[in-house]
Amino acid sequence: MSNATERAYETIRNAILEGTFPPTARLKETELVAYCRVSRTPVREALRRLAAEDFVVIQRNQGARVKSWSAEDLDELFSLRALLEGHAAARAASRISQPELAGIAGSVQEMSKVLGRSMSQKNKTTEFLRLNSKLHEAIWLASGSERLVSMLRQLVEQALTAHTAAQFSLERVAQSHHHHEELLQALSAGDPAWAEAVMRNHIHAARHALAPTIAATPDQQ
Amino acid sequence: MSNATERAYETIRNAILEGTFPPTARLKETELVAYCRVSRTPVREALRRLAAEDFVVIQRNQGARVKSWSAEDLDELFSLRALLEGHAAARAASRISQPELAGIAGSVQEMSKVLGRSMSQKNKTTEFLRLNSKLHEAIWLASGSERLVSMLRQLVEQALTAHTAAQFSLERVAQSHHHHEELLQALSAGDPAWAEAVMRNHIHAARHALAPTIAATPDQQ
DNA sequence: ATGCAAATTATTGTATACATTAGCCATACA
DNA sequence: TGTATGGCTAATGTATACAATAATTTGCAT
Repeated sequence: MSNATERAYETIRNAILEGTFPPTARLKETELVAYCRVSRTPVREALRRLAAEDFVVIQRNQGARVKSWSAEDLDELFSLRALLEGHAAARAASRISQPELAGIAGSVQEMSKVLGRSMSQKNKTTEFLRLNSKLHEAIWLASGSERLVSMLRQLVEQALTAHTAAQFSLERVAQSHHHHEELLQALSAGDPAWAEAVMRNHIHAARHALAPTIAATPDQQ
Repeated sequence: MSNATERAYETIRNAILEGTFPPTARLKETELVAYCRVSRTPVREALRRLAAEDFVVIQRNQGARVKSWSAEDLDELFSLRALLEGHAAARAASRISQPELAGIAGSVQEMSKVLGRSMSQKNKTTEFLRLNSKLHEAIWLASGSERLVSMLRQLVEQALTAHTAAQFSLERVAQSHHHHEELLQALSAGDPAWAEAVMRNHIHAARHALAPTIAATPDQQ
C-alpha cells in the first residue's frame, strides 16, 4: 500500500482500536484529512479498506461510521473462530516442524515466567496477551494455509474492536495458560483431534470470559 | 457503493469471471478507464475492493493483476469451504424453518425435472448449476449467521474465478443431485451431524471433480 | 407554535492535474 | 560483448477542483 494511504489506514485503525473513534462515530473525510495529514484520496482508500475488513460501515453519500458489534455478532464471531482455529490446530498437529514446535514451547515457557514474576496484574495480563497472540499466530502459520491465517487474523482483530481493553482476571489467565500447555502436548504428540478439541475449548472459554463486558454493550446502529 | 464505482466494479469483475481478463493479466488504470467509461478514481476504488475480495493482486507502484490460483490454493479453498459449508449445514439442520425447508425441497424437485427433460447437456448443466447455487445459498441463510454467509459467498466466487467454465459430466451432476437429496433428508430430520457429513462429502467430491481442470493450470505469479 | 417547503450549507462522489516512482532503452565504458 | 549508468517514458500515487447529493436551517403559511 502506498505511503499516504498506509498512513491514513494505520492512523484511523489505531484510533478505532484505542477507542478514540468509538463505535457508531461518524468519520467525516475532511476531519480525517486533518487528523491524518494526507489528502482526501488516500483517506477514502483507507476507509474503503477498513470497510472491507469490517472496521467501519460505509453508506452511499452518507460516509463512514465505526462499526458497532452486537452480542449476537460476537457470538457468531467466536463460533467461527472456534471452528477455524480448531481446524488450524488440527492441521498444525499433522504438519508442524521441530523449530515451530520449539517456538511454541518457548512462548509457553515465557508465559510461565511472566505469571511467576512479581508485577502488577495489569502488566502481567498485558505481557501475557502479547505472548498469547504470538502463540496463536505460530499455530496458524504451522497450519500451512495462508488463507486460513488471513481469515483468523481478521476475526481476531474484529473481536478486539468490540471490547477495547477487556480486563482479564488472574484465574482466567491461569485457565488460558493451562490450555496452552495442553495444546503444546497435543501438538507434540502430533494428535490432530486432540489439538482441535483443546483449541475449540480454549476459544469457547475465552468467549464466555468476555460475556460480562459484552452484556454492557447493547446493539446499536 | 456509488454509481461510477459500482459500474467499474461490476464491469471488471465480470470480465475476470468471464475470462476476458485472464489470470496474471495486468490491469492498467487508464485502460480500465476506457473500458468502464468512468474516471480513474472509481476505477481505483473498484480495484481496491477487488483486491480485498482476492480477485486481483495489487503491488505498490506496480498496479493490479488478475489473481491466479495454484492447485494448492484451490485445495485450501475447498478444504475451508468443506469446513464452513459443513458448519452451515449443521446449524441449518438445527434451526431451519418450514418455509425454508420447503424452498430447498422445491429446488431439489426442480433439479429432478431438469435432469429428466430432453435438452442439450450444456443447457442441462447450466440450469442445474443455477439451481445448485440457489440451494446452497438457501442453506447458508438458514444457518442464521450473516458472517458465515459472506465468507462462503466469497470462497465460492473465488472458486469460480479459478476455472471459468468448468465442464461437468452427467455422472458428476447425478452424483451431486444425489447429495442434495440426502441433504434434504438430513435437514428434514433436523440432524446436524448428518447434514454436516453430507455437505462435507458433497464439497470434497466437487473438488475432485475439478481436479483435471486444475492440473492444466500450473501456478504462476 | 407548528408543519411544510425552499434555499442554503455541508459532505460525499467524480474528474483531472500534478508528483513520484518504476521500468526500459540507449549509450558509454570495461 | 557484456554490464552499468543515466535519462526518458509510462504508469501509479496524491492533491484538489468541480458535481451531485443529503442534511440543515430558515421563512412562510396555517
